[in-house]
Amino acid sequence: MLTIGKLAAETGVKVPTVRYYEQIGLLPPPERSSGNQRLYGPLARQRLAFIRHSRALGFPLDAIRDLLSLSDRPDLPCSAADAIAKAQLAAVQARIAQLKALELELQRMVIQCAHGTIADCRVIEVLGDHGQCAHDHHAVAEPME
Amino acid sequence: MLTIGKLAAETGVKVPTVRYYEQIGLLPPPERSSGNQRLYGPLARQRLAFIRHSRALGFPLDAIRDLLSLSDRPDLPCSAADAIAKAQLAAVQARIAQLKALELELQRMVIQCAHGTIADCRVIEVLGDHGQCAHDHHAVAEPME
DNA sequence: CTAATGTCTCTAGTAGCTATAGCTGCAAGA
DNA sequence: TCTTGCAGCTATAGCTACTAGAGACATTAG
Repeated sequence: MLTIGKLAAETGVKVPTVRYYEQIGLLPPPERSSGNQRLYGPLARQRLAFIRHSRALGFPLDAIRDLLSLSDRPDLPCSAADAIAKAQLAAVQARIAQLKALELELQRMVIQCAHGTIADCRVIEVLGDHGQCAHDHHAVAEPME
Repeated sequence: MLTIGKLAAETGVKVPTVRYYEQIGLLPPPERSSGNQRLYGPLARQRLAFIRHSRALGFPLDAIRDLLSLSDRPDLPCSAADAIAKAQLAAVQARIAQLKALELELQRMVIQCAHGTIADCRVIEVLGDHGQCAHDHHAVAEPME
């Protein structure tokens, strides 16, 4: 049996994150030691590794919840799991396309900057006037890192 | 003078978002009508358009705050603005690279899926075992849409 | 035995909004 | 003039996926 710290170290998930996953019901409440500390067995380790890897691939927690309940029923057809993965792939591809448009526009801005004063800086100018853009990259929003 | 609704319609920013920008100090508090409603002039419209476009290019609000205060001082050299834009470009490029790795891995998973049962589904299997992956795409996290 | 580290619960904070509740302002039609 | 209905107001809470902190207890190394 592993304490939460050992489990976290083995799976590469941080300790508070493990507790968070338990809180939102992604991980079942584990056994407790006599001193009320969480104790995890190999099944929990496996489940947490699954979550960790899915998160690394960008799946949102809701999708992971679905994938986990699917993996608990090995006899079902895997079309549902396939659909979730395909949706995630499509989301990733859409995001890449969008970011490439942003990249182009940012490159244009940066390249045109003449390194003079703000008054004639292309960066500031272009930001203030969307008409100078090549594409309708509008519809973005989403944090960077 | 524009009411907040007109301003929002003209710039493509939602009404609550305009109020939010004011609240966090990105937009100055505007004049008010006799009935306490916000009234915006052309300068505010321009400033909001600047914010909108910067957001569309993925700049975080903190960076936009810096860019705005730079644009208020046209005599300064534009190297600071240039640096912010370059940092944003680098962030976008890093994110694209990361997402491309995810895309590859997801494609491998989806292609290998034999459309049988969950028990022998490659999607579920690969998610449970990171050793089957080609790359260390670990270090991701970030919502998709 | 003591000190250091690990773990416990609970709360609040992050980014960038969005949604809701319950109120008032204002313009147009009957 | 009345009323209907949309637009606007404030304030608070919610969203994702965590992360950070406080203050108390458990466990372990020396």
